[in-house]
Amino acid sequence: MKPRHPHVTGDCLAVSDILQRIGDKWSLLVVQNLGEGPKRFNELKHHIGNISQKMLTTTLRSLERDGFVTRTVFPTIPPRVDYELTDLGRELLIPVKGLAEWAIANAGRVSAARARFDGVKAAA
Amino acid sequence: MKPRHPHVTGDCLAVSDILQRIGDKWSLLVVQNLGEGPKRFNELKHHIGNISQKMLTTTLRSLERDGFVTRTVFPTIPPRVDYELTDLGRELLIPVKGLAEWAIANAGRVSAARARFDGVKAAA
DNA sequence: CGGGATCCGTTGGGATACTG
DNA sequence: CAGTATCCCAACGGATCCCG
Repeated sequence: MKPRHPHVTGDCLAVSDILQRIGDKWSLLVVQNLGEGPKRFNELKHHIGNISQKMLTTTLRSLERDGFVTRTVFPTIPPRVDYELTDLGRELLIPVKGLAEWAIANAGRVSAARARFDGVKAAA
Repeated sequence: MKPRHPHVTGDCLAVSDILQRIGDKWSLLVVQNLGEGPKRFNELKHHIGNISQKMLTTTLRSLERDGFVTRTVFPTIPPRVDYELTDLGRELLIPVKGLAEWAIANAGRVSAARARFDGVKAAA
């Protein structure tokens, strides 16, 4: 590997990768919910509200695979499964919160820009 | 990329929205490239390398709609179009960089977790 | 040169039904 | 309760052709 400038394209592939990973429809919501503490499957499902069971399962599996959450099964009847953030997951939450605050603070500017753009298009 | 509006409660709406917006396949790469300064269409296309013309156009339109980039047309022959980050776009780059640094620093831990997870699955 | 239009394979994600 | 399996539609994204 030859050394490259630190701020050039190669590195931002990892960023793009990570963003696409957590930028899907549900991952962030799940991680954010688990930020409050360990939760059970249906607890998450009910708290998020409109997520399908399939997507919750899929999302949790992906997060588990990438080392962001742990899955703990209690072999009881009825079964009980707890999901919890790993250290990696909690660390991820930090930069994500930075983006979160930006998003909350600037949501208005974005939707204003959107409305302006759509308005101009409609006027044509 | 595409406006989705799942009816969920809380501030994470905006965050999820923003993440899905810039978490698509190309937006971040484009914004990051434009972070170096204004660029022309084919200049961007060539720098990014493997993006199709359609996706570059689509991505730029979306970024323009959301107020992250400006599009300037010079009515010459042959035509020339410059794309440039707006203030909003440059501000977005700040929290994104936080995430970027995290991603670069922890890419190894993620892929290690991935390999471990897949290894366990394969061993079963 | 920049980009619209179209075709088409691939992926995301919801609904439903079934299982241990 | 916590999934798995299946079906199916809609959105994403690449390739190609065409136009000012």
